[in-house]
Amino acid sequence: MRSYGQFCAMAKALDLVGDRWSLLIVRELLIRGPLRYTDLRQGLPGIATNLLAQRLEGLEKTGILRREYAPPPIATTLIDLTARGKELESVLFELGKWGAPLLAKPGNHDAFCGHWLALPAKHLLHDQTPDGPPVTLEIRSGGEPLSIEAAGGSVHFRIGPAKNPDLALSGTPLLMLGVLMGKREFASACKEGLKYEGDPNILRRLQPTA
Amino acid sequence: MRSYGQFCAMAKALDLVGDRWSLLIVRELLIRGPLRYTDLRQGLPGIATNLLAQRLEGLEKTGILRREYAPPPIATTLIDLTARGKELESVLFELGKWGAPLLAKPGNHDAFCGHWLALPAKHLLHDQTPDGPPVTLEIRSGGEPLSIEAAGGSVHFRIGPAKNPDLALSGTPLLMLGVLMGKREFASACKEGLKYEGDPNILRRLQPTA
DNA sequence: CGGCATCCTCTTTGATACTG
DNA sequence: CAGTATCAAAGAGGATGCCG
Repeated sequence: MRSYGQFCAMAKALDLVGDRWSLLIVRELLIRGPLRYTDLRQGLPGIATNLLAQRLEGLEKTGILRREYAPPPIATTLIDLTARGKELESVLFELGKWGAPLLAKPGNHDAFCGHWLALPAKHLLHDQTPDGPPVTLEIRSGGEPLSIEAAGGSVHFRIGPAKNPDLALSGTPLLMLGVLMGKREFASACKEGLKYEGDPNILRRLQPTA
Repeated sequence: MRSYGQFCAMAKALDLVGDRWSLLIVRELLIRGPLRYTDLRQGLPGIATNLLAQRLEGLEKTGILRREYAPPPIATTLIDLTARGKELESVLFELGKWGAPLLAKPGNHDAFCGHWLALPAKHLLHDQTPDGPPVTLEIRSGGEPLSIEAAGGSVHFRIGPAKNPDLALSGTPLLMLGVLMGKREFASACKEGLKYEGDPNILRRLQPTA
């Protein structure tokens, strides 16, 4: 991208991460940590492979990410954010907060990956019952499932299935999101197609109070 | 801009404000309130007029800004953010915080407008002596001067010259920014070309404590 | 297979000129 | 003042090819 040529912090930031796909690449790396090229690509449905390569080159040059060869059994290069790149998390979080209302509509033909829920969940879910026994929640909605664990007052995430989840949810992204964030009644979500196994009450332990 | 087609709040946000110039247009409107087309353009050095017109159309359609005819003596249409558009302030602020280190270098051929300091100043400056008498600071560095007033514990801004500023600063954007934010010694800034009239001590009343 | 590079088409941008 | 019109250059998207 061409520089804006303005002595302004926001313009300078956009010089580095303002072009198409750049911030979504950062999103993927924030959520899923070090990734192989091909795995990164799967979290960015719609990107052209040449464009991804081009962006990675740019983001590496500006110190936002780094590529490093990982020895066997990985035996390939992994892409990861630098410390500076990770500082973009608050930008992405604010952007997501602002964009959240736009998810109110079904968005039927949109691509979806379960792990995209991790970033909002990380900021918005809290363990409301710190003294209770640990509970595990599994979200199945698209691509890899997402495991969420609440224990001792904090919440943790992992991409992949949980061992013995206390509750497993599956359904459309829209339903899942509404139920997780407490914006939609569990019962009404079930009527609209949400499926679950386990104890729905553990949702209340995680949902934001507001 | 083409939609990313992803069911993700960040991607949806970027669908609306992710294309070139959009966030800088929002920056201008946040800082300078309702503006005429031509005045808006002056705060966006480098934008092509057809592109500005195109962006305004898009941002109006998505409910981020609004155009309204103002009766004489203005007798033209004014462009302003909607409430939804104003909510982008936190996004821009985080972006600016992230981008701030990029202003450490002179950036010699960059364009600059004094009012661009208003947004960081609004968030970072505080009145450290709420009980003191009101003081006024005038910043002259490019385009219109910026007036900053500290009184009764809060800080206010206005584009344009101050009546009787207790301190007026002029110099390069880099020096100005460093001195304002307390990252550069006043004396050393003066050696590098910062000019002032009035009482430099009032700076300490505003500078961030960190 | 993983990690790109090439080629081609289509869209977006940038620069400038012009108009009601 | 507030744009539209025009046109060249850059960038994005899609398919495919190449090489360890």
